[in-house]
Amino acid sequence: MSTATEPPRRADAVRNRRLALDAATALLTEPGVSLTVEAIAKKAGLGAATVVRAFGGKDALLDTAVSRLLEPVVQHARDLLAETTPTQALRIFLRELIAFQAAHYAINDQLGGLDLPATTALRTDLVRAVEEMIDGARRDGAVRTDIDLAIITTLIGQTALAVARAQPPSQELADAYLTVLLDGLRP
Amino acid sequence: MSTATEPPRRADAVRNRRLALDAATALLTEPGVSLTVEAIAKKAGLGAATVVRAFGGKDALLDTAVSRLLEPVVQHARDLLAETTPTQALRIFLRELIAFQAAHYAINDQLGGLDLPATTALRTDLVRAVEEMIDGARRDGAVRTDIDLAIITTLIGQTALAVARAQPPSQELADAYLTVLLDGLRP
DNA sequence: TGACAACTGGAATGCTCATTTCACATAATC
DNA sequence: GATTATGTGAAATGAGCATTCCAGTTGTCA
Repeated sequence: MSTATEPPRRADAVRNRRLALDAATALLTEPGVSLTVEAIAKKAGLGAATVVRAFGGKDALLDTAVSRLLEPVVQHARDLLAETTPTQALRIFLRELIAFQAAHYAINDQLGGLDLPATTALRTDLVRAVEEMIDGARRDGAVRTDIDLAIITTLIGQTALAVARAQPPSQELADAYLTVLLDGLRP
Repeated sequence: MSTATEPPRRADAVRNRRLALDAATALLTEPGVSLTVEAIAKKAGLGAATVVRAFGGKDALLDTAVSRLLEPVVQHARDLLAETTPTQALRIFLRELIAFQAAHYAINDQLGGLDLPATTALRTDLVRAVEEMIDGARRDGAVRTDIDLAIITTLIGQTALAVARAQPPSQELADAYLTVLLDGLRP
């Protein structure tokens, strides 16, 4: 095994790690922020060096923060698939996905050039779940079959992203997107 | 009048101005470039200082470059409104808009924090033209009336942008977007 | 309580950029 | 062809940023 005997961490290091993560998460939901290490450090009440060290770099910190936010969303997608019909799951989940993106649009706005492996993996899981929903909804005759599956998931993902990009992201806009998208996806 | 008697420009300055503009325009259509002054200068075969001076700053240069690209698109929207029915104009123009965004997606990817007044003005003109199309298409019974006009234009704009953001922007994806969007917009 | 390894944060470093400077080059005008 | 205002670009400047250094602080454990 490669489980290195990790040296025990000091209590303040553990606490600061949590403070840094909380601050980064909070900033992800705030529009118009710069999402710099300095800003995260100030929000957390720490020095910039401490924030960087806590996770081994800015990328790793944000990867963790975004993953924490994304994980329950992915889990809910899986739960919906188990609990209800694919068509119903698709409808419910799309609404949730759009709301999520609208609430955390800094996720898409500020994370351009960063390397976020955990987040990428979760996104893949999410796409897979949505594909399953669409596949089932097609069998139920609720979604058109003349457009490639991968194209539809891209379309859904980009649409949710598009809502988040609008200034400001409004509920009315989100509802309109959802309506047009779902109507447009019918056979 | 405030037409200051502008001093005549030297021939090489005029030529370099054009070279800088051409280089910037060319880079706007290339995916994955950094769109730095250095990159534009290299493409133009000029020094960075010359590129900056030619338009009084990077922002002004890119504003001019993007405007040049956008202007015929806006003009075509107006022409379509004059030449054909709003419904037909909407269908034709949406296709063109999506193609344009797909071909020049650096426009949306790299111009985040810049101040581009001329481009913004053209975008407003474009939105106005699309609003007119939708308004007419509604009267023809071709577009649903249960969603606010401004919401629909935002939706269209963001959709075109969404296609451009896909990697890589494909014709298949563009067609799918157009199909779903138009079907979803029907009454 | 003392000793020491772990941790902290202000300052220094090292990048990427746009922009400015200035010694040199060159169009324009005679 | 000589003069001169205008233009050029390599190098300097400065701003914003993540990351690292290190002298000083603080948990931890005996």
